[in-house]
Amino acid sequence: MKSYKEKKVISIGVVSELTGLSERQIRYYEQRKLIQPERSKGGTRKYSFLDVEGLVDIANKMEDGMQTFEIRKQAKQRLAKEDIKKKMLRGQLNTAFPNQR
Amino acid sequence: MKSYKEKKVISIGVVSELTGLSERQIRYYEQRKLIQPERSKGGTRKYSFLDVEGLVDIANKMEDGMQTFEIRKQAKQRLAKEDIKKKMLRGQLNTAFPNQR
DNA sequence: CGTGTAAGGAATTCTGACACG
DNA sequence: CGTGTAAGGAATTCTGACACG
Repeated sequence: MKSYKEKKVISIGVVSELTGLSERQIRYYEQRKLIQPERSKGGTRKYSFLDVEGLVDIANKMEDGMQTFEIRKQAKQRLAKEDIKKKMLRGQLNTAFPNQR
Repeated sequence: MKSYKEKKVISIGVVSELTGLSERQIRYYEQRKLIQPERSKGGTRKYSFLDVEGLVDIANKMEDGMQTFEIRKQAKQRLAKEDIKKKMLRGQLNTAFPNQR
């Protein structure tokens, strides 16, 4: 049921204040697939606190001279690894407790 | 350092969606001192998730036929009691562990 | 590549008031 | 008392583009 941290309720102006990034930068990072806010009926972007945290991370990496495509690649790898871990864990559980479910 | 739950970052339109209340109602409850959002430089209201929860509570009480001034009174009493509890606890601690600090 | 900016328009919010009850 | 609504204006956000580098 999605905690508050993941609820997309913050408008770009507030996100800009919270992160210190310009709205231009925030929209650009979205275009580069680094974040994906939701949209209101009218089309205004809505972010979560998790998105805000992600943007701060992104900002730090950009400062370190990393490019957007590298940041995106890194994020994907991280997700892939987590996915593998979950699957391995599931496999081990199935081996230890077969016939479950 | 204020958790996300207490950060005032949500605009009234989103609060309206989250609570099911009309913007009119939300502004009215503010006028009656039941909630106190912050304001952006431009003057737009900003609410926290805690405010949203409070509004849901208020909505329930209104449904039960309670009036705004009663809800406000009730809220004040609750705060006063909590304050007393804290002070009593502090007093007991000071008695048990004098000369501390 | 990443970001600033001016441009025009659309969505969002604000206040004070009238209405009903 | 609590809430809906139309009114006019201001703040906020959106997109596509030009600029620089």
